[in-house]
Amino acid sequence: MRSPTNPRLTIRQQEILDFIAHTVTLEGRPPTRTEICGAFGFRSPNAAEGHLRALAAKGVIKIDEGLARGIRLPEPPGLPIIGHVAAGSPLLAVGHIEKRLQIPSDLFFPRADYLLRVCGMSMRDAGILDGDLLAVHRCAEARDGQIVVARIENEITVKILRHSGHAMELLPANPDFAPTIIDARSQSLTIEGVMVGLIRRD
Amino acid sequence: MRSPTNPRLTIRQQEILDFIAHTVTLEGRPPTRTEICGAFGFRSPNAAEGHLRALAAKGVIKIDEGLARGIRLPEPPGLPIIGHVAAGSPLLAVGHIEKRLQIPSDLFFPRADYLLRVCGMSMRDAGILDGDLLAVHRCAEARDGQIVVARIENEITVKILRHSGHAMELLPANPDFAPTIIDARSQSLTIEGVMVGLIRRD
DNA sequence: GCAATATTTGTAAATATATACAGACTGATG
DNA sequence: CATCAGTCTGTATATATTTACAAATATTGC
Repeated sequence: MRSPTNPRLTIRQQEILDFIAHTVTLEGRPPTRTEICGAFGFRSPNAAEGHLRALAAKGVIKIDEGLARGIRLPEPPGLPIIGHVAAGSPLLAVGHIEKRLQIPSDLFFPRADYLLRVCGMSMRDAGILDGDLLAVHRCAEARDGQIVVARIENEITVKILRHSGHAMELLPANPDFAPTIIDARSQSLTIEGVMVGLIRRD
Repeated sequence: MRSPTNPRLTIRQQEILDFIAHTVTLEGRPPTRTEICGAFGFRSPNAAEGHLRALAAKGVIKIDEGLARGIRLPEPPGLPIIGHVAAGSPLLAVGHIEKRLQIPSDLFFPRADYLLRVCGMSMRDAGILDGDLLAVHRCAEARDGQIVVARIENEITVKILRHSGHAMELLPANPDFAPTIIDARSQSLTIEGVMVGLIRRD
């Protein structure tokens, strides 16, 4: 069905785990041992029981003993919120993760990889205000006019991208701020990702 | 707990429905009759059974007979997106629900009850652009300076609220638009809710 | 090769769960 | 007033579900 996400799981165990997740999203409840047997053609509920024990021992599910359908899947991971980024450190360093928000994967397209907390008003006229959470899709390439997360000389900034010859411009969306013009031959510019959405919480 | 979203449900039935949805999102499985009894203090599983029958008869849940925890919520939990609102009809009429977004309940505070798709640029300087989804908490009261969803003479509008004497002002956040001044004695103004957040999808 | 783990069968309980039957009380409705 | 829907108690039972015990056949690691 799918190659093991978790290298500690066997093929069969991964299949069982996939079936549980599938059942939860499709039916709104975890399967019983008997239902697992039905799905895989087992003749004994202990076939399922054994796999559940193994999955629980490896920490990928939790079993509430004595309860019908007492299988829990671990918390869906959710998107990390990246707060203040120290100069020179990688964007996704663990120290920068404030917390995680459980957002459905299909909320943004392309898929958001993280949420960046915006500082300052340089993108005000694009409707991006101080404190907003910018949904960012990681990628190294971007088209003209896209709002990008860029790293210039180890500083992280959110701007509108524009190419012009062998130079690149990073334009703010606020007349109070000046554009940044980068000569790729003398300064390092890295595109960390493109904006795919925004979340504001009052 | 909450005023009935569905006018066909009694207070008690809404509470039961809320508890079921709460259990599904929190535990990953629907509750049993006994668990419902425990949550509400009932002494007989038939108290729960009766309510489940009523909810099923009204179409808001589905019961898979003979299965443990065989309760289904046809409406996936999530916030309804309200699109174009026809003049004179209630905001949350089913016809206005474009789709639902599965958003964690603790994303906004106070809790968002629905997402309103914003039309036009009258709130541009507040970072609210055309097409944005405004997270709205239903309530009839609002303080000065809050961004509110208001109904004036059967038109829905998003503006900044300001009281002044027995008049009320609805201020746009864009100099190209004119404020609306309401005399409560001659015109009907209803606060439908206050903004608690915003979601933008590119 | 040997031990440990993985995979599956088969049988049998203990208990969790759904659900039937009977009834009491309340408030709304025609 | 009679009736009906809503709300809840109490008892009982059929079935769904978990889970223990016993064991056979692979596969894997050392």
